[in-house]
Amino acid sequence: MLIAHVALPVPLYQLYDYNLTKPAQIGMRVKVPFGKRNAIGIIVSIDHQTNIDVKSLKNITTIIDSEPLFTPDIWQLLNWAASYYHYPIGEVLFHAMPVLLRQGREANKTQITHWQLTELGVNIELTALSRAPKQKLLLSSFRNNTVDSINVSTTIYNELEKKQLITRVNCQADNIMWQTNFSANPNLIKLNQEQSYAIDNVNKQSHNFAVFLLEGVTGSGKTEVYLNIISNVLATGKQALVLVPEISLTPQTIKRFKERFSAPIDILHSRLTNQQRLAVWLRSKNGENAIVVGTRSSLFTPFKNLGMIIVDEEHDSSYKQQEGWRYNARDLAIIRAKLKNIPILLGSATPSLETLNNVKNHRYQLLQLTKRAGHAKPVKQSILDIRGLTLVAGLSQPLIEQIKIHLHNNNQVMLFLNRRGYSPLLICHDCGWIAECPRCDRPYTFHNQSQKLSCHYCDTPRAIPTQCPKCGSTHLVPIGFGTEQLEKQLELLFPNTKISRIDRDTVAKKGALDGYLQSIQQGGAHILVGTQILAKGHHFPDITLVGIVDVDGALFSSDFRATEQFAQIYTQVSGRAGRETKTGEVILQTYHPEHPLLNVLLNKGYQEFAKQTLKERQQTLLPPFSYQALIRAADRNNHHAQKFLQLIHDRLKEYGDNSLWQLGPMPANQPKKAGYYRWQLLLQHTNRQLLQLILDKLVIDIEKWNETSKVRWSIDIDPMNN
DNA sequence: AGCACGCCGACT
DNA sequence: GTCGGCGTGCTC
Repeated sequence: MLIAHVALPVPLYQLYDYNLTKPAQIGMRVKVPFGKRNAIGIIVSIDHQTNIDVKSLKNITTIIDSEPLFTPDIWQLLNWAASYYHYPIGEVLFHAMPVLLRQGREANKTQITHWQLTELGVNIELTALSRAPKQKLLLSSFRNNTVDSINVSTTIYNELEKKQLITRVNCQADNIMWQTNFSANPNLIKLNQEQSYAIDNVNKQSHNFAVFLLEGVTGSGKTEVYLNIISNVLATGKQALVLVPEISLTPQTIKRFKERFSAPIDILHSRLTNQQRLAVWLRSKNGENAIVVGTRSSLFTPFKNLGMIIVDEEHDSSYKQQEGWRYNARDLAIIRAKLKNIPILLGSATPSLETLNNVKNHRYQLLQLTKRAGHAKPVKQSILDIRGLTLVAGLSQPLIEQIKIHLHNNNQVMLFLNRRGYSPLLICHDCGWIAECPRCDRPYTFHNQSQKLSCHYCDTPRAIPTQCPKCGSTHLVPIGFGTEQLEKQLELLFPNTKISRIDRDTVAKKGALDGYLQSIQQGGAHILVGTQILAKGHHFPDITLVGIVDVDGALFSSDFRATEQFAQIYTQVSGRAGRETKTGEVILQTYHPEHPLLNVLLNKGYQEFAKQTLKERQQTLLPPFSYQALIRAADRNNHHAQKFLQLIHDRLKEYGDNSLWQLGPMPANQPKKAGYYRWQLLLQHTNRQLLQLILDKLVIDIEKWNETSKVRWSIDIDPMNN
């Protein structure tokens, strides 16, 4: 009797065994009885063995697929990832599927409607639709190839069809493969020497695994290099996958790709319906599209003949999934390229320190673009020493004056307040002394409700000092304000100026970002307040002043990655301010104008900053010179989670590996969320393989404990933002 | 994760 | 008297 070992979408590490009565293969989906319900699972292995009493085995109800669902490279990738991330295989496999396939839909072609402009639709004046704004929007996006980036209901499509402006086209042209009449539009701009060198180098290795870092400053023509490399891949009949950060899937990006190639391009953006997602998944698996562009989860798209992966803005933290299965799409993309034996290109103006370290160790090949196209003027950058100055929601008077001047000239101002990974500090207003925990050398977090200082690392509380131990001043101030408070204050200071706040809270609303961007692009005096979302990928030609409000929050954050992120954001905004005809200005407010890293960044640039920061990381044995895993636990009554992590801590000690560092258990970054008390235990090891082995063993132990069922727990491998 | 079982508080 | 709150336990 054959026995199938089936992975189910449940947070359990084990597989479930079923009698296999009909022929099936590994990787096929099946319907099985599971407890009182029916579930869909995937066959992970087939043999004659089972650890269960054979009498209690149930039969598989239905075999859904006629062939394995995933391509071999994805199958290997997911199995590897489940083991690397110590996440249940069933959850991993189901995460990588389109929703409809998770629900058991057959992996057959679904007929999706495809629309095309009619002759009337091409020629009619847009003003004819001035009374129907949605229809007008849809028609105009058909004309400039941006239909993918807008979100209108099907009724709007139907209205346009009634007016005979668009028509349904039959998508049965599948047999005519795109390869037969592939062409790429020629370069509009002549490539410079660096671009040609980069393209030639990647092309030379187009048939084997190789990792390239394309390091290019803003405006140096990275996209042009991507397009040329993709063109070469498509010319050999292979497909290309392009990963982009969440924020950069803008109409302009999409347009640029679509206009370049006479080949089908699929964009996986958040507005797609489940039907559309499945359609793209199938098209790509059947080799019917040439390029897939998408965010993090697009990495799991299967391809018939993948020839190349590009990860744009590889340093971007949105590649790291921050809930559930916490994978890093950039890292997994490299594994996928390796499994598929194809090249992968990482692009960034400000590469992550991990990637730069891999370049240094000759694991990745560096390709640089140093020349900026056009004639952008260099920005004026200045450090504003705010020691002793009065601040209004973090703004000093000199900065407010500068804002006034720029607004007066009808220019736009961007104020940048990066709250990510930033916990409030208690700082001496007169000398800049920071209250730090003597045991951890980390800043204390200021707790407003309890009026206490607390060390985020070792959880020791401390009373608030009344005097600065360094200069004796009694003027100790908690530094802690967000974009929201800043926005309110600006409304008071500039009652007649338009102010837009752009952060995760405001952007979460549907289409809000598009609205802001449009309003900003219309020009005129305008203040933008926001978090790092502001810095990414947008072109704001009228912004002439960038104010960085809380440099110190980044320089002294308890998150060791905060300075790196700050440097990346700073480099990006200063590369964008002004441009073209207007000179840009960047002002950095700080209590520490002599801070060495800050000065290195401003005077010598990101590369030198990165070099020095890497050196520091090496000395302190922080990643990438060590490897981390964060174990999280949460409960409802604030007893079990800490106890559970303490149990893990003690067990790990028994393992007796002296190179394993443990920090915690300590309260999580947000100690209470949605009624759950959250705790964490940070593990660090200088040897990745050994850490993996320790975790393998630990997971087996944890699963046996009864304490385990009393908490919600998870492992975060290579954690970020803690 | 689901889903059931089971034991204690306020309601038709 | 029940409805339903969520703690606990199990799923091949």
